[in-house]
Parts: sequence; C-alpha cells; structure tokens
Amino acid sequence: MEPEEHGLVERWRSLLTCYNTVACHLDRLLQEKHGLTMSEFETLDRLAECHRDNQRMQDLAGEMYLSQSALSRTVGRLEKHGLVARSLCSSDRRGVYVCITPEGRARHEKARATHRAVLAEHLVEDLLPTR
Amino acid sequence: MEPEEHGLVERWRSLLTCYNTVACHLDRLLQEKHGLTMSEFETLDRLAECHRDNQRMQDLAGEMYLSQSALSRTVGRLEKHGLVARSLCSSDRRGVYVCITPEGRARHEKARATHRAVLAEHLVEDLLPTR
DNA sequence: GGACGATACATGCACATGCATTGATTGTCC
DNA sequence: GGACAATCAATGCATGTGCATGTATCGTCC
Repeated sequence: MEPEEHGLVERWRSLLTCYNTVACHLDRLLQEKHGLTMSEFETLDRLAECHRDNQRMQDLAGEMYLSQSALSRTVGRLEKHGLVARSLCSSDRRGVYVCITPEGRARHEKARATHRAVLAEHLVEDLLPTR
Repeated sequence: MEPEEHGLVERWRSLLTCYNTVACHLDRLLQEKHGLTMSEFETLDRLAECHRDNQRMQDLAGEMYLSQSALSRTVGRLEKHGLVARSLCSSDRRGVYVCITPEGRARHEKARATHRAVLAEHLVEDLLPTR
C-alpha cells in the first residue's frame, strides 16, 4: 500500500470512529433526555437559527446532510409532535414552508445543552489534517 | 452562543457533512460495482490486513466502529456470500473466529480500488482542527 | 462441584434511511 | 392554449442498525 494511500485510509478510519462515537452518544442522550433523534435535533437546530419563518424544505435539505426523503420524514415526525409546522408556499405551490413552533423552540432550547455537552466531551479526538 | 461553543458546532457540522458525503458515495459505488455494503467492505478490509486466520469477533468489533450486533450481522451476510468463514474458537467456546476466504480476498482486492478512489476524491474537505 | 454473575455471540423487534416512484405544480416551447 | 420536461415533496419498499434479550460458556467463590 502506497504511503499516501495509507494516510488517506487512516484519515477515513479516524473520521469513521469519531463520527460514530459522537453520533452514538448524541442519539442515545437526546433520545433519552428529550425524545429527539439526532436528525430531529439537527433539523430543529437549523430552524431555530433561521429567523425567517418561511424556510423551505429544499433549502433546509441543502444546508444539511439529510437526503430529501429523510428530511421529509424527519419534518413529518417533528410536526406530529407539534415541534414544527408546515404550511403551503404561496409563490410556488409545489413547495412547503417549515417553521419551528414555540413548543419546538422550548424543546430545542433544553436539548441544546445536552447536544453541546456531548460535543464538548466526545468531539475531541484529533482528526488528522487533510494533508 | 459562546464563540468556543460555536466553533464546536461548526466542527461537528463539517464532520457530519464530510462523513455523509464520503459514506454515501462509498455505499453507492461499492454496492453498484462490487455488491458490498460499506460495513461489509470495512470488515473485509480489516480481515485482509490481519495475517492470522483466527481473528475473533470481539477483537474485530474493537478495532472498528461497528456495534456488536451490527458486526454479527455483517459477518453473517459476508459468510452467506462465501467471503468469510466462521469457525468455533477452541480455547473459548463462546467465541467465534472469522477469517477471509480466497473468494473474499479477491472481492476485496477489486473493491479496494473503488474504495481508495472515492476517498481520494471526496475526503478532501478541510476538517477544522481540534482546537 | 454447585451456584452465580460476567462475557461472547445471535436474534426479535422497532425504526430511520436510501432508492425509486408518484402526484402535483411550474415553466417553456411550439 | 396545449404538450412536455423539470422540479418539489411525499411515500412504498427493502435494508441496515441499535436496543434489549436469549442462549451458551466461562470464571470465581463458597
């Protein structure tokens, strides 16, 4: 195995390990303490940041790692629990606006502490630099 | 949001994006060209490196990101396709030895090129350093 | 040596995801 | 204006995963 290739694989493995460690802890703690999936939290996190209340699905998907179908279902779940609201987009009726509800904002506020704590604790492994 | 906390979140998001980009491409290409899951490939990759033929499940799980149950099923799938073989561990009859078969080695050899190419192409985003 | 907690692996179940497709709406080209 | 490709979002289906549990074996303490 060439040295350069080896470094690449090393970086990938460390990325895998780091990601899984953090994601696993996040998923478990967020679920346990706040009844949220990691994807649900990340979605809320984006919606809480956005101060317009007319975020569109595709824009949301664009700035996240979630696929279109995953986002659709995640928002569906959040809506079912009253944490976000969907509304029709008037300018383009194929589109859907999503916005966070007061209840969603409250839930997010609480969960954020957990989220940040997990990051602080587990996002510490040194990722090998790109080159 | 405190600046330090912000950096943490930024790093996490970039990790998420990077991981998902690479994982998504890997999964798709490995499946399409070699009929392998990412987890299956990573498992083969470890087994191909190990030059003893008596790798134990728990050791394998230890050096990977896979959970115990995920590994059990991944190895199950690999075995079903004849790419690895399980055998009983004589010293501790609770344990199971896993080793790669010649067929598995051949498959891994081919798939490795795809794997390395995807890494080279997509594992290039600069991950923000730890501190 | 018998009992009991710990460990190794497999598996039932619930669930989140990706892919492919569908249904609805838009924009364009004639 | 009508036809048609493109786009947006939702959904059926298959699948991989985690959690909890089950089964077998090990090690220890009495």
